[in-house]
Parts: sequence; C-alpha cells; structure tokens
Amino acid sequence: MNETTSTSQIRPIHTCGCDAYEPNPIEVLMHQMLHNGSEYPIQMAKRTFRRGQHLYRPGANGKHVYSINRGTFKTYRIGDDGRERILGFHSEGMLLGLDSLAGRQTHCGAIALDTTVICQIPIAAIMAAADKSKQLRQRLFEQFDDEIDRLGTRLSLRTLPAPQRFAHFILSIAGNSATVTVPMTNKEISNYLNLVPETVSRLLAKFQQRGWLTIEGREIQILDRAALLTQSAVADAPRGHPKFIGSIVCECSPGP
Amino acid sequence: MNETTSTSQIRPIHTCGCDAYEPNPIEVLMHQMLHNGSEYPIQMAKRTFRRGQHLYRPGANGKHVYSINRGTFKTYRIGDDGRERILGFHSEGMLLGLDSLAGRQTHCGAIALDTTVICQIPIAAIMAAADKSKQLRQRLFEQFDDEIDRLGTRLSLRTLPAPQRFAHFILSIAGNSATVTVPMTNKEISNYLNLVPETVSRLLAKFQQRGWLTIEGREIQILDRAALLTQSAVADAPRGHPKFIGSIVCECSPGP
DNA sequence: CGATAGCTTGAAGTTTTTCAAGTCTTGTGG
DNA sequence: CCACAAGACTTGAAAAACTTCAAGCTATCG
Repeated sequence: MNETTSTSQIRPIHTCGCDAYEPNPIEVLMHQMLHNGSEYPIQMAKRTFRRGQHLYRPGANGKHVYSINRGTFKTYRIGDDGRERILGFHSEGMLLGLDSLAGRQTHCGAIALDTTVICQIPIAAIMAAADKSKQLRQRLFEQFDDEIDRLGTRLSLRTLPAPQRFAHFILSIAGNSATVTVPMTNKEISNYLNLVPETVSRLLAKFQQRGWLTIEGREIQILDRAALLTQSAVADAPRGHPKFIGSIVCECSPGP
Repeated sequence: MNETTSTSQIRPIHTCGCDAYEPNPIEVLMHQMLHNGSEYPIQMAKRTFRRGQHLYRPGANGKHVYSINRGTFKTYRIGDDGRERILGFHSEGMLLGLDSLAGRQTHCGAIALDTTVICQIPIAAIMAAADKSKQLRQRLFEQFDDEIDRLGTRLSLRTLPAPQRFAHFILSIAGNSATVTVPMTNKEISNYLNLVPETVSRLLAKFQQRGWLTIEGREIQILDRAALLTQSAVADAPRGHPKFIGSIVCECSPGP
C-alpha cells in the first residue's frame, strides 16, 4: 500500500489545499457532530490515492464510508466470467461504501481513476451518531435513495442505441462546463456503456467530425451541447400517450 | 379504484387464507412492535390488487412501504421517449416503495402482474418506530443494501448475450421449484431483458426444442436445470486471472 | 363469438462486434 | 534524456447477434 494517509484527526472542512468541492451532506453532518462535542471518538482521516489503487475490494467487510473530496473512482464487480464490470463512476461530493453500512460484505470494489482525496468516516461512528441524530438518519436514507435512483436510471438507459448512450455519457460527465478532463480510458467507458472500445472510438470520431466536440488528449471540449442533447434523446417519436406493455395500459387518458 | 381494501387493523401474520409466505423482516418487526404495545397508531392494512392495477405511480409522494404477501409486481419508469422501462419484478417477501422512505417522490411506479396481496405499512409509523428501535434501523439499512445489490447485479448482467440473460431469467424466477407460473408477458420479459418479444419467443422455442423445458400456457416446467445453468454462465473461458481494464490490474497474483 | 392483444416464425436488414493491422502515448530503465 | 515496451487508440472489412417487418395463428375477455 503506497497510498498516503495525510491527516488523521478533526479538521474543518475545506482545509485541504485543493479547490473547494461540494461536500457530501453526510460528511458535513459528521463534522458538525464532531464540533458539537459528540462523545464518540470520530476519527475522520483524509487519504490520497493514485490511479489504479483500490479504495476497497469486492467482498471486503468495509469499516468506513468514504466521501470523495477530489478525483474520480470507478466501482466494479467481477462477473461469473472473471471479468470486471464497471457499475459506476463517482467523483467529488459523492459517497462510496454505503453498501457496507448494513455490516455485510461489499459486492463491489472501488478503484481510483486519477489522483483522488477522500474523507474516511468510520461506520461505527456513523451508526453511533445515527442513534442520536434524526437528521443524520434522514440524510442516510436520502443517500440510499440517491444511489437507488442512479442505478435505476442507468438500468432504464440500457436500452438506447450506442450513439444515444454515448452522447448521454459525455453530457453527464461534462456537467455544465464546456470542457472536461476524462479520467477513464475508452476501455472503461465502453465497459460502462456496454460497448466495445472500438465503438467508443468510432463514436468519438463521428461526433468530432460533426463539429459537436473536439478532443485533445484526455480533454474534451463541448462545441454543440444542443446537438449532443438531441442525439442523447432521439429514439423514435413518443407517438401518442405513455405505452404500457403487456396489455396493461395507462388509464390516465380516455379517448377523445 | 376497484382494488380491495380487505382489512384495516392489527392482525397476526399469516392470517390471510392464502399459502404461508416468507414474511419480510420489516413487516415482522412492525408486527412485533405493534404487539409490544407501541404507542404509535400503526395501521397496517392488507390490500388486494388485480393484474394491471397500480400500487403506486411514478412521481407519487408515497406514504407507505409495501410488503408483498402474494403475487408479483413490476416496477417501471417512463423513459424520455415516453415508453415504459421495466426495472424489476417483485414477489412474495419483498418490499416495495422503499424509495419513498426518504420522503421524496418515487421515480418508479409499481403495477400488479397477477392477483396480489400486500401489507401496507405507513412510512410515518416506520420512521417513528425507527427512532426507537436500533434493530429496525439495521433492518432498513439491510433492505436498502439488498435493493442496491439487486440493481447492481442486474447492471452487471446486462452485458451477457441474449440466450444467457434469458436462461438466467428463467432460473431466477423458477427458484428451486421444477415448475413456475410466469405472470409476465413476453413483451414484459423482453423489456426487462432488453430484448424484443420475438427474440424471447425464439429462445423459448429453442430451449424447448433442446429439451431443457416445456411450456403449457403460462406454466414452465424445468427439465434440465443443469443445461440452463450452463447456458446462463457460458460466455468465454475465464482465461487467466481477473481482468481489470484500463491498465488497472489486479495485483493479487505475482507471476510464477 | 368476435375482436383485441399476444404469440410464433420466416426473411431481410441494421447495429454492433470481431478481427486485424497499424499508429500513438506513456511510463520505465539505461 | 532517449529508447523501448506495453498498452491505448484508430480504422477498415467481415461477421454475428438482434431487430424489424410481415403474416398467420391463438388465446382471452367482453
């Protein structure tokens, strides 16, 4: 293990030298409880990882939840065939390791994609704090809810054709900024989108050809967000009212 | 609304006329708290639904969590194109509506696929009980964990070829029994598996031809579970050690 | 018992993958 | 600091996996 454990104790948020980040609500709450003279010995360490290092492995009995302060992680599982399946990418402000909260083995692992900084919160401390704080319990449920929503969204997107999925992906990692540094390889992107690296390469070329974006190394510059948005949504016309399948029809709209 | 609200008050588990079912831990816990003289006015109603009826709709502000006592539901979202995307099938012993627990709108809806009975637990009561019971909190986290695990599994399965996904599906709905009644239509199955109904039909025909199963109406009889299991797993040989992508390699095994 | 939706099956068409062969990058050791 | 090796990326051609289209059959529900 050659990751860095930089600090180990109470410290105000935003003390790290890096840019301000949107801190995760749970991290904030834990910090607050710390300062409000909680009797629990909360040890929130900040740790740094470099590309390729594991934050945790599948099957681990996680003792911490991690709030990402900087950088990007991927979470993955190992399929029956022994190959990695990427479940998601996670960056600043997101929580990792929530699935250890119930005290069971994690089903997935997490690996840093670039240089990352996390705030490590002991599960014991969270649970102890949750015994006291209704607000914390509420936040935890919200975090779980968010996670389930993310997975559900990804599942419901799986059916779109490749160009749509890819355009959607570009926009999602770009957020509102015009340029993004993409920390994942084509292989990782393709795994995530259920494609093959060649297809990702071709799509990137196509989008560039059409003047929707430009690529320089790992930097993508969005030139035509509207076009990408259109591409990401286009399927076929939502003709008529919501379609329910299996003879189960939305009863919202009686015929004219 | 022509669903039936049959009973409305405290009653022991397993009172319904139907077969015994594996009750969900949360339901059991809530029942226990009821009998232990909880001061909360818990109103756990049992309700019956018929095929096509909504348990709840996407965007609803759910006020209950539902424990399925009998029958099967599908959960779904409406995609950007207005079409239904099935997220999962849920039967006896599973909890529905967990995503309302954080007090936000649900992203998905739930529809009965056959005649179903649910036990309806008010969220307010759950939250009040959770304030008191550490055990209940633990169980809730476990339920969330289960849900995340299910979704993650589904995501990591998405990459398999059609016959594999389908064989896996058959086995998963059959459980240990040799015969299953499949409450969903081919259209629903195909939506769930990200296929087209024709493909499902063809695969069913193929499996039957090979003597792996027989079909009579909505009944499937498993004849060769081993063959299905093989079919569900076959991809290509897990040659070598776990493969990590993007130059990120498992450092578990140093060379010989 | 007629109609509506579901199911089946064949043939053609598309999308995406596979295979192959280069080129480009990046990290490492000399 | 350069050279080399390993992996990443690109691009074309061929193939495979599914889907689409079409048409007939079958169940189910009023």
